[in-house]
Amino acid sequence: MTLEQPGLEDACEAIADGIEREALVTVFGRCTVDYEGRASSTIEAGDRHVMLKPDGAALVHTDEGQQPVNWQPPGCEHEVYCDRAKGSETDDDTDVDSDRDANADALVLESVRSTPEERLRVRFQRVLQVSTFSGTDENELTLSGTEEDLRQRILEEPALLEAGFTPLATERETSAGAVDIYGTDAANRTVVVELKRRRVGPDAVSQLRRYVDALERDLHADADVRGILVAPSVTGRADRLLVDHGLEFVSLEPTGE
Amino acid sequence: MTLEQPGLEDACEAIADGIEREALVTVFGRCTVDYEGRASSTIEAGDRHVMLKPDGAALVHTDEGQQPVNWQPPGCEHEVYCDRAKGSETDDDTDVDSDRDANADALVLESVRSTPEERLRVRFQRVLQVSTFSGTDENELTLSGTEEDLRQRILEEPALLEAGFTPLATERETSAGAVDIYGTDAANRTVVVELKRRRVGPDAVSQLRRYVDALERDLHADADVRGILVAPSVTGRADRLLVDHGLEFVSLEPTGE
DNA sequence: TAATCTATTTCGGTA
DNA sequence: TACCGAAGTAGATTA
Repeated sequence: MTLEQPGLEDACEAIADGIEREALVTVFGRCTVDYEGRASSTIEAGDRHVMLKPDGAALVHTDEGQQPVNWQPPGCEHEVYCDRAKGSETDDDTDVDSDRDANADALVLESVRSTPEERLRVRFQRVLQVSTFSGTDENELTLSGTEEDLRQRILEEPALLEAGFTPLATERETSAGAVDIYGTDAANRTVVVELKRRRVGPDAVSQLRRYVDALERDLHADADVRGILVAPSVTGRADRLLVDHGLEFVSLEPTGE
Repeated sequence: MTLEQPGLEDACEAIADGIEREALVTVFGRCTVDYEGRASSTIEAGDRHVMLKPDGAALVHTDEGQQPVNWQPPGCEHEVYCDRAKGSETDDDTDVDSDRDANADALVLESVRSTPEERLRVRFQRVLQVSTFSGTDENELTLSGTEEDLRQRILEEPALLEAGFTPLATERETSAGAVDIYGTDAANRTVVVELKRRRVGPDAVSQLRRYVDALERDLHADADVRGILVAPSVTGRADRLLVDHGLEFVSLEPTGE
């Protein structure tokens, strides 16, 4: 269902109907956007594409960028209404510019949620298109090349890490959090493995260091714990950090070949 | 410009025209999606909303979630064409199901880029709507409540950190990276401040630790360096890490009151 | 609900 | 271009 160049009142009705029917609703037109919540933001008038999803998500897209300029996560309540600007609060119609929208100065979309309390408000002064879409989408995405794939690769062929490595557990809990792979080497020393699907920086090294520290403390044994970072590659600074902290690196990609 | 329930050939033409005109193009219909690049993914047929932006970004949205199920970043080249399924490669038209799209079994959108090499392909078996939007959007977002606001707050009133604190530099370079705020305390000891706009976990503590370590080494003085984490709050594990590493915490929000 | 960590993170800044 | 860190990160998982 699509309206082109609708009056604000008609647009309002179509949007309200779409929200009611749990459709995916899109609105394109000239609008301002205000956000208040975890932070706060405003943007002055421009032509933008707004999408309201039945799960409560809201997206405001400009013609640039992969990310929306404003948004609201799933779980919001969407609301739509027509509004009069200040100074035209009376009912008598002195506005001669418009015929069917004599009383509406703006179409407002609001998406609100709590925890955290936040609100997105889109105020349209002109609507060029309203559409509502009802469809079915049963299928889910299958994705490969993830960190999970890298883990499977090592579990199936532990020698990829090093000869004699024996995985004992995944997601093993320590006082610093869960370790990706926990095992022993050929000399029966404890090994902590941290996996990253792509080239890593200093943060991943620090993360591995936290796990090694925690495990050495948890085991309260004086036997040292080896920490091995597994990733396709490391940055220069990360490499230096690895050396400083006595950690090791094995180059491996999530998918073979 | 909007087409409802167009034939695949007409849809193709409208989309090609929209891309050519540097418009924002949306397509809603039943499609499969394949991605190959940094990772790889497929999703079987479903009704989805596809947006092609003139800057090269592509977004595939289902009716759920804030994030697109598939996407491509800005900088891609968009391409659109009609395709025949395997087994109907001949030119003679034996397909009686469709009238105007006798030769087209699918409408394909491809968005490709290099560095890294990756490709998104959306194959529509049915198109319910095609729209192209041309608008203007001159204005930019103004955002407050960021880490930068927190920094300004402290620079304007250093006593918020602690009495006697004197900021000397922001973004001061160390061998481990740039420190948010660098200064001295009332006793003239070096102070490293790491800022976070929201509640922090262990990663922020490790980050601060890297800077303190680096600075102690860079200054090659035996005088110790104080590290202060500034954020609204810390998690329990982060708090323990702070203590373990001899670091301090000051509770402060990006915006006052 | 809170905490933790991954992500095809994206995005901006800088060397 | 690579590196580094912020983000209203979102999303998934687990306690």
